[in-house]
Amino acid sequence: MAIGIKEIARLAGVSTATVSRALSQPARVSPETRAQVMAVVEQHDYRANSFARSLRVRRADAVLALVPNLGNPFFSEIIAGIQEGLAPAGIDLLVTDSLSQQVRRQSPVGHLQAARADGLICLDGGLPAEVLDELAASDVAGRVVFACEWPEGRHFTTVRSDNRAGMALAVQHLAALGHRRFALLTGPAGNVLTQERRQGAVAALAAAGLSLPPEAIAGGSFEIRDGYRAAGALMRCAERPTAILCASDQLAIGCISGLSELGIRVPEDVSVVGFDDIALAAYSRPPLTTIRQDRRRLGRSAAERLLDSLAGRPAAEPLTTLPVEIVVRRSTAPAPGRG
Amino acid sequence: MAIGIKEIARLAGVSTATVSRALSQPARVSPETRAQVMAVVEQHDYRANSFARSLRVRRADAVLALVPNLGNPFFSEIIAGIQEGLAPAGIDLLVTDSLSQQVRRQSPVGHLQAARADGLICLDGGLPAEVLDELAASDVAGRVVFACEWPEGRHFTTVRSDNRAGMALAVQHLAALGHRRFALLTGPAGNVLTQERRQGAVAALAAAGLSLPPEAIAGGSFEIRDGYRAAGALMRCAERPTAILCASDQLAIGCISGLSELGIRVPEDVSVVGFDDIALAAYSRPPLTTIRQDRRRLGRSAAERLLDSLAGRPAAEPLTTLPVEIVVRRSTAPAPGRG
DNA sequence: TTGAAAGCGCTACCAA
DNA sequence: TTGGTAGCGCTTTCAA
Repeated sequence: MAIGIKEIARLAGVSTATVSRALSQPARVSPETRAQVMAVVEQHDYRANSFARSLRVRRADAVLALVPNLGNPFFSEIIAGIQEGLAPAGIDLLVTDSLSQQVRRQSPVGHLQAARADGLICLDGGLPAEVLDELAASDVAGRVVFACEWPEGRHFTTVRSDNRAGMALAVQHLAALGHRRFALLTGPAGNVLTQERRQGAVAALAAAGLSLPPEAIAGGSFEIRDGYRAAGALMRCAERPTAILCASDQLAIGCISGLSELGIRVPEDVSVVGFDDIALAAYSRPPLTTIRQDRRRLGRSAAERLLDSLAGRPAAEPLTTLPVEIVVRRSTAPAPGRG
Repeated sequence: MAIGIKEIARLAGVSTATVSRALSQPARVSPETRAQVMAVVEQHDYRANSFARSLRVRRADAVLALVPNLGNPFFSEIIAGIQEGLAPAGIDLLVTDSLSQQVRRQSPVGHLQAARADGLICLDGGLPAEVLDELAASDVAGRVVFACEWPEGRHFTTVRSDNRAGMALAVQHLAALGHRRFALLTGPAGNVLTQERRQGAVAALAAAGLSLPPEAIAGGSFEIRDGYRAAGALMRCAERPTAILCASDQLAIGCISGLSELGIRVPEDVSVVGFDDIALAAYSRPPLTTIRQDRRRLGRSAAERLLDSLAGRPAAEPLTTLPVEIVVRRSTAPAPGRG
């Protein structure tokens, strides 16, 4: 068992109160006593038991991140950002998977109720209504922020990328290259990002006097595999598209892979634009034109917002929208016949 | 503030001891009392304060995962596996970045000392010697397991993939295709995986009567970028290799990208084999032949080993080596001139 | 089967 | 500036 404060106090010849103060409010202890205490502390490598401390101060100094799927590499950069935002404040990061939580029928609110975490950063916009109701309860709502995704029709503090603007950027780039027949590879049905990005695409298309026929919409997840599968469906359209907007880089890479199996060249025959700018995007063949969203910053902002909120300084505006930019690489080219 | 055990006891008309028992040892409470207590518990959605509990039972019910770089998607699958191994036992997962830890000069042992975590799963084999010494201390060593990477010359419990066998598989596959001139793209200098995989390659090459000239070794990290850069260097070898073994899929994808810039075709001119089998490997152009290591299982095993060890049943053998397999896709082909 | 009460290790109040 | 001490919320012994 590790050494305790009583033993440190005994060895330093002071009271436990003084040891505690020497550690957390050094200014309130005379320099000599402090030195004396610190010597013993360092000698024994003493660290205050965090549970006793948390119990007393009623603070966990930990935050829980609820991730839809921990195994999905898309989230790793966001998690790194969260950690980056938390670390300076000395706050620990707990992570859990909303899939496994649901299997075990545990609410993430349990962690807050058990005082195990001070706050919650939720990367899953698709939580069941019961859970959202719990999260919206007055004593909890101030301790949760959504990042990346968010639940619709609710009013949680949220940090997100400008998904609509991103799609608009993609449409404008493609339209400028002379493309007129567009297709869209969407994410999972019901996902907010799917909706935002679709609406962004439709609006930007309309602004360019273009439209998106229903048969030119495919997808159904953000995964590579679905991009691969959808490629075939899209190419069977009566009016074959020359430009494909994808709701994720994974979809785009899968789609290009599928197109290539069909003997269709990117970007000569068809242009493809991704979304996210994952690390591999620059090195896929061809290097992917995509919409970059700063996932690390997304995580960092979410952490900072949560910390502010926990410290009693909630932001005036519950919604933070981070800018995105288009990164033009080589998966897009002038529309065929307009080279 | 959340409701406490005293209030529940009062409302249920029993003592706090009975509430506690009803919750954690239901068999030791009469059915009527239990029902009575549970009714109040559910009505108020009561959850025992985890700190008070941990303080009393001297157990955190949490484990810390120390990851070299949380933002690296390679680790996400391992983390998912850890979580998967921990969840059935109701153990929480804390994550931290060894980079940021080092910047802040905090030892991960601090979490154990502060009783904040019961154990540590370390994915970083390159920790500084001081930290390793701390981890090797008798009261700590039984609570740490290394996964994926491990520190050399130490005797920690470790779960890893069979890196040497993996490279041997790659060499055998390529040799069978008639390749005689090999190159190797290695990971970071000093990394165990770099060494194991290099040794595996050299040994398997030797067994086939082949060797690896020093100029045919390049790399220096597991990152895509370095694969891309190394492609040029490798192609400048006097004896240009026809087969490139890569220590990671990222290196392989970067390398193929670099080769393609140079007008070198994969697999017609050069065959490339990766290592890991990341999700994108199957969809890169060309689909990557690679060595699959089961990262999720790696994480799960590590979690299970740690849990066993914490429960006082340490495994007899400190080293667990998981099998790997080769996945042949289309980045490898018969050596040129042997079609 | 149940309750009273000690005490886990710490912080913060109050008094000296 | 320092020490004594109550008490954070829970579990667990001991006795009834």
